[in-house]
Amino acid sequence: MTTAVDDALWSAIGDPTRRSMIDLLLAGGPGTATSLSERLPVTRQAVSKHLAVLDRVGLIHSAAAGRERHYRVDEAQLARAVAQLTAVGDAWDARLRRIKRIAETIERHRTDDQGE
Amino acid sequence: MTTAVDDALWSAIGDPTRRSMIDLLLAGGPGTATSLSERLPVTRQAVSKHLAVLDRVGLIHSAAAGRERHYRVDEAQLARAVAQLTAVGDAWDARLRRIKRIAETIERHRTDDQGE
DNA sequence: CCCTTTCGCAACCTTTGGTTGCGTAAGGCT
DNA sequence: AGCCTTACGCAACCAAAGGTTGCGAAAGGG
Repeated sequence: MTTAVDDALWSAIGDPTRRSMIDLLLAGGPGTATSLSERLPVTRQAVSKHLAVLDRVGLIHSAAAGRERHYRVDEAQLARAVAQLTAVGDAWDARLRRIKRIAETIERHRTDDQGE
Repeated sequence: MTTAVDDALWSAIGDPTRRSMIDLLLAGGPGTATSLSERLPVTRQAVSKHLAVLDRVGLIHSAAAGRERHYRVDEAQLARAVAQLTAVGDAWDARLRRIKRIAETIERHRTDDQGE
């Protein structure tokens, strides 16, 4: 019932800019802070801070390459994050279905009463 | 590919306290800021602010009842939010599977080369 | 060898999640 | 009726997070 998710992962992917960054890294392969910032509505420095956050929770890894620093998604960790998204979604979905079923039951009873 | 989700909904459910609040409202039915704060590690005022946020994006609705104010989840809107969670999860999942498949293909080729 | 590029660091601003404190309206109890 | 309690809303205040600008420094390319 209670989500019991890893809050660090959640808050990492909770930010819209960070989600976009993950999208970009997944679509275009490894990239740098500069290359990502060119496709995002924020500055390189902002992207750099987000990369640091994602790195801290293990969703991405970096490697120095000359004067550039390349970042790539950690697929296993992202898979864990996706699992948590799905878990919360499924939990709420189950609750919603239960509520809807109960509501329909009550409605049916009410209709029965009116019918008699 | 790009998630294109409603950012307002996402950031509303991105906060761990707000997710817990939704959990509590789903599990226990309508509640007040005070009743929720008793089961959360934050003060009533913090809960009240979160309720305002959730109300603004339409995830909950409130009704005055004497000196209390009752909040309940808007099921349709929560269903929309769940759909967006699922959409992002599915998109990333698809990407990850593609990456994994490509990696396996490369690995197979490399092994073939070594075998000859 | 110089010029460009890419980065990291620091200062600063604004928003957001959180707190405390206080005033007020609605209910319960003699 | 009158008091005490309870639930709430508003305001001030604080810390952390997302964002910006402005630097200095190191790696590459003419």
